[in-house]
Amino acid sequence: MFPSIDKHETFPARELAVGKLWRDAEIYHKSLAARAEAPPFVFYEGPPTANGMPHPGHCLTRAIKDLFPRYKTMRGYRCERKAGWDTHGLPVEVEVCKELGIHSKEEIEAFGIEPFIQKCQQSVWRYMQEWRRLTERLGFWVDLDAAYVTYHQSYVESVWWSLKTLFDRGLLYRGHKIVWWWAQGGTALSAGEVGQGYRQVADPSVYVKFPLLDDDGNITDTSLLVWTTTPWTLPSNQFVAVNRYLQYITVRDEQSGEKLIIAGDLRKELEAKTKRTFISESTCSGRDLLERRYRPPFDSFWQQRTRSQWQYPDAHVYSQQEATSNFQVVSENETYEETQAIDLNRGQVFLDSHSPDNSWQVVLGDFVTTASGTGLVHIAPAFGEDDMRILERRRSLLEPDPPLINAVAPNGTFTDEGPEYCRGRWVKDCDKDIIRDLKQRGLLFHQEQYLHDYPFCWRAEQDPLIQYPRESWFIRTTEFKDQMLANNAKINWLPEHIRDGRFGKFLESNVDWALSRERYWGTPLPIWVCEETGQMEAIGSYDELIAKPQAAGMEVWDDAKKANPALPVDLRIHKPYIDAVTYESPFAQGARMRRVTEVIDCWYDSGAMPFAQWGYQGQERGPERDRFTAQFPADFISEALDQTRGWFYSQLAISTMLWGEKARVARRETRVGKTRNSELETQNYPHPFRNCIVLGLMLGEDGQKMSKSKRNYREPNEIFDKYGADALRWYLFANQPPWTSIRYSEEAIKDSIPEFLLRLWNVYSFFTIYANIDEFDPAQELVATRSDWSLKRPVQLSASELARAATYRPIAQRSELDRWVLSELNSTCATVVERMDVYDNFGACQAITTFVDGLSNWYVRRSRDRFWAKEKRSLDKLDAYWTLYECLITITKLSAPFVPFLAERLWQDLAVAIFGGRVAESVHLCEYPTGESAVVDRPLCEQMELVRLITSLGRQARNAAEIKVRQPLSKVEVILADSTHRGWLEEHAAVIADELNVKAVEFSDQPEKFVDHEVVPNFKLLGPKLGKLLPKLKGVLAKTNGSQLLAELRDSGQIGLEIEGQQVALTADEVEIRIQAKPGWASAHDKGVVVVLATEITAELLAEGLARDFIRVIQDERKNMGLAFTDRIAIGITTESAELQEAVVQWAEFIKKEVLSVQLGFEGQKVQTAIGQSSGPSPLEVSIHGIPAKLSIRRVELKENSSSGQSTS
RNA sequence: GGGCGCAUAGCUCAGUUGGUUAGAGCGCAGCCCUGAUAAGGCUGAGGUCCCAAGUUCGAGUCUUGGUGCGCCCA
Repeated sequence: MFPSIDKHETFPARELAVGKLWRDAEIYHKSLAARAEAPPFVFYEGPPTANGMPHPGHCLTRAIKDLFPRYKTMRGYRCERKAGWDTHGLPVEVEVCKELGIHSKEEIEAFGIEPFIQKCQQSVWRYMQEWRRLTERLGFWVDLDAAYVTYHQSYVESVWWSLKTLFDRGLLYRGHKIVWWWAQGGTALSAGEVGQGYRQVADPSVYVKFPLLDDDGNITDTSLLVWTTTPWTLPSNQFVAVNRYLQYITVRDEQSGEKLIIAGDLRKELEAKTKRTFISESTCSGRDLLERRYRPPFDSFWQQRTRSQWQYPDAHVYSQQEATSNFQVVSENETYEETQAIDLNRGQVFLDSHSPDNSWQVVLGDFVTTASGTGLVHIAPAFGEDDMRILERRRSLLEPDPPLINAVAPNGTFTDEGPEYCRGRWVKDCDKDIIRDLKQRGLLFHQEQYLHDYPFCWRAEQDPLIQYPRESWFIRTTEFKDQMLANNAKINWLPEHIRDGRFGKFLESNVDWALSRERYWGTPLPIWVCEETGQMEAIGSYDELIAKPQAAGMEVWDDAKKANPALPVDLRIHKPYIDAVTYESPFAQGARMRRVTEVIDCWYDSGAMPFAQWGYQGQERGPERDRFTAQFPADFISEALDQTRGWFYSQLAISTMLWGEKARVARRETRVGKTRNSELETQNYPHPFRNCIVLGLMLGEDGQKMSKSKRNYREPNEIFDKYGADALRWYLFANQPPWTSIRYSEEAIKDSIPEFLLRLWNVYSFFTIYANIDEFDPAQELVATRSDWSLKRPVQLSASELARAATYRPIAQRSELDRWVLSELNSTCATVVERMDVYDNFGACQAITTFVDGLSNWYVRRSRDRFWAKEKRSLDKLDAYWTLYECLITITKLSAPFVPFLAERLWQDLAVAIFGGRVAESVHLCEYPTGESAVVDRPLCEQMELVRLITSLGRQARNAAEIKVRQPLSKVEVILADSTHRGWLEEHAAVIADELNVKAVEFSDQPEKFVDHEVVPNFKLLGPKLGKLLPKLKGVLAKTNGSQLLAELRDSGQIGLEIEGQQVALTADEVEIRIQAKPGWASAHDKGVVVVLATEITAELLAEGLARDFIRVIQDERKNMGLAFTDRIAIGITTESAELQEAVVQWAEFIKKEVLSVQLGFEGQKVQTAIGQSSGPSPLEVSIHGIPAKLSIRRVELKENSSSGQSTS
């Protein structure tokens, strides 16, 4: 017996029980153990941070991350799922600061770095319980107990190893990063903080002349006209940028006669703005201006230009060949073009003593546009990211490096290198004086006000932020741009456009990775500096560090640990303990090596997880290496779109640098002087991940960003309690491709229950009810008939295993309905596998939904009377049971990765409950059904499709004619445009007749009576053949009598027409015959079918209709009375209508059979005496087909066989 | 300002390589069925496929431009 179903049990309650079963029986671990020898399917968990509450967006990522591993596991792969936690970084510090009520770094240091770090470490686990609960409740199978944690010593050391590797290859360097700087507070602000402080302000906008120099360094009569909104940056001017694609013109100002170079496109605008007239002198391209030298507007740096330390007699300039081999994109690249120009000018540049430092020249910048200004942009690398990037590029091309010109101190005031009247003053206050000065010296061409958004400090609203360079450590990722692009090109991105779109574009504009952070809670940058010489070493591990000569300072940790034994040992590799460790310098006698103070960007941590999760540190053998190589690269990862610049990038960048296909030695290697003969292996692209689903953003109920304060979403826990995890999962998987942004809607989640979960549950429920009544027990059928039925290995009830039961007949011998549903089942399996193999969960779900709909609304519906048949063990009935059982078992497995709880419950009830230990303990230990192509019968499916279409049209016609299905009719006429399936349909007319409640189905011999034929061209075939004649052909065909054309086609095999004087012959393939019902009939039509109802209702038909309505009324009442399906009743009826009386008498036996009535009494007004006590206090007043009647119904106890045999005679 | 994406029914969304009647679910209206049903089914109303131009015999689909929205970056 199958377990009976508790009607009041909810889906969430069932899920909780299933969750317990998984825990108790350790199913996840068993699913891995069962695949110990199987090929791996590698999954990487992108580590979330557990110091915030999980929200619905996390449900989506975690659901997708669960779906494919479950699927692949069932497909026979071993898919380990190691959890991970991202624990470092500013968000953690901010949380702790909130808790402490402090803000600034000064306050943190006053509080004490040591207790601060300890608080950070504790804060990391604040919401761990919530994360665990969500993960488990959602059914995300992941090994939380084996999670990697980014602050753990082994993880940090792994990161150190990779950084040391990069350092030794010369890929780590110190440089300047432009940050948004709060000068008054002396700290940099994060992007989020800056974003909060934008205000609209009016700033001066000035147009300044920069005189060009001739070859001898003398000022010429032509100036570059340069635009800026930050006059205070002019004293730090270093370059002027032009766009290489723009056209520039030299113009003469009619009034003053001075010559200016501006962008051609901006000439008119500038004339209007400055009310001047320009006379064109000549034009040139941006390229032609490249390397031209000019005199900057302020002198203090300019006067230093001949200082001896800035002269480099052995300067080396890269040749074109060298440059192109270093930068593989040969064409259309700024670097390439500048290299070329430098090369051409080589002699000139370096023989000219006036600009030995390579500043004050025209350079290229594609960010230069003609949207505003002059097309020539003032570049002060100290105060802009684009500007700094130009300096970096110049440095990569020229040796020695041009210095960074900066006349502003970190406190926001001018240094002594600023103009005299500015020294010591706040830069923004100097704008006016600078403008006045320029005007006096005749360099100011035009001045105006400019309204724009500018950021202010969110803590001190009066303080504008400035962009300012801070010393920072960089990874030379730009050296790997081509390799990263090549690696990226091989990744299977879903959606595809990420590869060349968002991610590809991001890679193409790659800049060196600013690695260091001047913060506290993070992986310490493992670089120790000689206090004497400034020379540096990278350290790969704690043991390596303390093994250094005369290493000291470890006692700081030891003391702390002694004082507080609860401190996790992982902290010893963090600030401040690690900073205390110093050792003897190998570079200078008696000097010490001390660690730099910075920690690193936590994105580097997460990007290192492919190896750091195993603590791999480049070992050539051993368990770490084995685990790493066995789980590299990942087959599958998935995160939301916001990770393109985050985890997706950090993983790809680190992996490419460490294991790129062509591990190119960095150009700067020799300069760093620390060449290491790298033995790193290279890996075929792509790595470290092959397939990546980029999820869309999840929005709240109102389509806006989810926000706690707006309360525009439900907490996941509420959803779980009300609808269940399966409902949420199905909603996420089945409603849209995962990369579209999803509106998280409670209603839509709720809807996934009736749409799929409940429909499947109802089919299951139907099956168990009748299987139990009929004592159909697949386990007994199998075991009883096959004594050799294997007990050695749990079986999975595949078709071939079921086939061993004596009563399981070969599919070919079963009814068409059975063959149809099994055909659909197997083709659905094939489709689902095909879709899932390309990571298309949406397509897979659609296929499953369609099948379950067909199973419920066609197979079960059409099969009901087979299950109600009197004979318990007739072949047909057993066929029906076996067929439905096989469908249920298969769909259970098929849906297991999607709705793991429901599937498990079905498996437990349909398989484990009756087979016990003979079957797999869990559905998730089963093989995934892939579909048996031999069972797929395409023609049969097409035919069934047509039957369903015809019945649908029949109902439509009934609806239009307002004749209920209950009322039998004499016949329908079916007219087919294409007679291919007619023969088959004639054989199966009974199904149609039954569905439509008609006595006969006829395939009309006189279609002309009911329909018009229309001949339409087959556009796909005729388009290429006829071209422009096609629309005319369409017109001609539409005007011609369809029946005639059809007759011609039938007789001669083709249709001959003349169009525009051309003879055209159309074959049967080249046209499509459509039919349309003629008006005046109760009919309905689709493209190729017309169904016509005979609407005449004879007395006989009417009587049957009355009887059927009578049955309906009684069935209603049975339900009202809460009777069991097998309960027998006695009925008494009172009516004055002779018509109804006659009908009931005539159809008495039929009625009794249909409603399981043992007695049907008729005694005028004295109903109750005829059948004894009635069900209700008084007879029921009813209306049967509009005729009033009174009814009494009473449940009858049967003496024997009361629980079986659901039919009476 | 730049990059990427999106725009189809009242709402949420599908829509294959371009093929001539653009679909589903929800909601609404009407009806049916009920011996699996927190049910299910049928039918209907509801569309300028954002706008414009182009390519083509043919465009929701391809191209270009525009508009609006979202995300990322500046």
